[in-house]
Amino acid sequence: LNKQVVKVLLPLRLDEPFDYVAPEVLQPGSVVQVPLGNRKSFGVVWPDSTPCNLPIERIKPVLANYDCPPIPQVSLDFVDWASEYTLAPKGLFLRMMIPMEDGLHSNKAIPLYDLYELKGRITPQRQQVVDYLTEHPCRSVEDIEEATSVSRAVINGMIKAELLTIKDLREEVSPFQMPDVNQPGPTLNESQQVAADRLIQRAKDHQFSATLLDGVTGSGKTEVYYEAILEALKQGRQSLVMLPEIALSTQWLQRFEERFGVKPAIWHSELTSAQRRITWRAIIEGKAPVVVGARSALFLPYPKLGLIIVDEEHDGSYKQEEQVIYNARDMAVVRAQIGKLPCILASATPSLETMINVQTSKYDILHLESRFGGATMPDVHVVDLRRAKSKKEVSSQKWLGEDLRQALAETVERGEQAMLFLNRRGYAPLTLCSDCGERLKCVNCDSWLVHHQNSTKLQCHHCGYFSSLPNQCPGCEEKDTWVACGPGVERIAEEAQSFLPKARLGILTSDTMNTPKKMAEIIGQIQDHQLDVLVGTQIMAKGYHFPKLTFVGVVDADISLSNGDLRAAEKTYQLLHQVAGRSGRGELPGHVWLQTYNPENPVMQAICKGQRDQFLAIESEERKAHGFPPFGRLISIIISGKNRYDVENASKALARAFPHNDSVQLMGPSPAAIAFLRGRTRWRLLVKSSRRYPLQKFVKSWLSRVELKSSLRLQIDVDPYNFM
DNA sequence: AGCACGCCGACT
DNA sequence: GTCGGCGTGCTC
Repeated sequence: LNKQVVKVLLPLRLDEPFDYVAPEVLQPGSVVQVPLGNRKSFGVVWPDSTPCNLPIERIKPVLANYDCPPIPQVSLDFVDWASEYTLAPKGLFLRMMIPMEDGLHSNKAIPLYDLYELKGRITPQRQQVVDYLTEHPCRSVEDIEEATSVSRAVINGMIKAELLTIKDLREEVSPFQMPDVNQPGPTLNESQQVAADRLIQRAKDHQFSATLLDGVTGSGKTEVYYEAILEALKQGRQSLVMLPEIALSTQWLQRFEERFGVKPAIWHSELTSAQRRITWRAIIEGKAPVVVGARSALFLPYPKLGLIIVDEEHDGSYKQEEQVIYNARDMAVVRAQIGKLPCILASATPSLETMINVQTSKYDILHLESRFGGATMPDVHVVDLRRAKSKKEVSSQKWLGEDLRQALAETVERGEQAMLFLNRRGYAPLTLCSDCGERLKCVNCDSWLVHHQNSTKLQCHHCGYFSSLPNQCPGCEEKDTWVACGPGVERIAEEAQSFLPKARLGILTSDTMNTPKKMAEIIGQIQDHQLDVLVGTQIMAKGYHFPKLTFVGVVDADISLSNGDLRAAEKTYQLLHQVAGRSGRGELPGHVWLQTYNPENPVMQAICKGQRDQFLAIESEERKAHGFPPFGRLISIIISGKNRYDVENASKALARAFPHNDSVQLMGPSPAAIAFLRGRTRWRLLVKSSRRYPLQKFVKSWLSRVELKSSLRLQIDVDPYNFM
């Protein structure tokens, strides 16, 4: 009877751990292998005292204990907290903490090869390997690959042909080295030094704190938080730097390496399984001193985390919208609270949430005043498209007004680089039949198909659907009647090329930069000045530094203002500020041209006068008046299914079951903003309460009272950010 | 997540 | 007749 029933949380859509029997007492956090159906899974021994009410014969045994340090208690607490807050199952958070299919077993032994027999044809490549191994016996494939100019295929071929043989095995060692903490950094200016000193103190404290590091692009935020990282390292603790996915660029990493002399551990969704295994292992063993990652890096099991930095904290990509819906920026603050450590939020355009937390003294604030290295902020010119002159210019299939065109041409002539920004992929947002007005719609979604690659392909921007443009209109059966309406980046590039025939143009969107390789290639081209004019979307707005880029033209500054989102103004401000910040980052002054039909809108005013705080104050009053976040709380519930009647009925049934409560307001049900997506009908209910009300608890108990058809899916989004 | 089970259409 | 598509439910 020395057998023990333990609770094991599995990386599945499950909120409760399963029961298993173990031959001995297992510490909470132990990573174990357990049987699951007819296969095996890993799981984590969970601290849970609920008695086991399963018949004993159904309880299976724990199979093995992985050779891996236990998941730290703070991480277990973090999963529990995150699951309760987001109403997503604990098991899914566990999967983010241990995101591996296999590779949990102890470190892989790396085979070391040596010459075995010289036979067959010794090609020049093979000779290189032979020469290398004669000089340096007993090397890994990776070593050989690095030291010779020979590819992996040659080495593998030699192993297969038994020219090489395994001589020995080497333990895999953590590739992440400790930086030299005494390496002197750049000289900081006064406001940077003040901020750095404060952050260093925070890193010494071993207590929770949240600090907003507020400074414009180029004010040296990175250099300042590097100082805090160094202090955490001196304390023997790990640092986590979170960046928006897109900002995890070679540029950022180069800068890090220049300052610290070593590479940080990197975590993002596109790591290979081997990179993932090595990095994960280094992290849980405390051998990765600095981890730089996208939002998913937050849930990794850091045993001695001492600092979290959320760079570009306002960035929308911190909000994960799939499977588990959470905001990594908010969760980072909670992780810091649970782990009793400082969290630094950095931004030039802080979110309203963060600013309100500063105003109510929940967060500390540090300002970085002047621009680093002497570069000045760009001038902003607002082009009023309502003015008769401009209006005429931008009508009839042209979107670049005279002022903007002229300034653009002058920039290119001076040998500087320019960027045209338009947040619309493709050639034209709308394509219709000039005879009958027919538009082409996606078969899976409630959205129009967008023309791509200069009129040869139609693409749905919500699902992956694409087709070619039929030469006959399916409505009136006329031929060659399609007309493109409005501009996309491809069309703007066409227009720019028409009056700048010699300029070298590049289109920079997620279509043309869809792999890290292509991305690096294009970034390189810009840096080497092989491109004069960049026409791009959002993807170009972030994180890059191009010294010769002095001109930014915003083709349509109004796009995101009008999409009915409660954060439309805030997001527009942040986006425009960021785009504007791409210009004039080197020695040369920058110029920004904003084309708008709303020049008097607070967003445009704030951008051109640099009045961020005034804008936030107006925005804050607006939200407060409506009880919207951050002054109230929202939870969005989306019901989706293939049968539209089932979806509609279920939404109404949920609304009928809504418990009357003075503190909570129900909005909806109504068809969601995208009422049909990937073949599923979608309805939405929105629940609103005051800031302090425990809304998750309320929603949980409400939903538990309604039996839903299992073919329907329920998506609960706590603190929704997008309203699609 | 996987995997089994079960229900429908279309094929040797 | 069965092969196999996917939608649904279960895993201690």
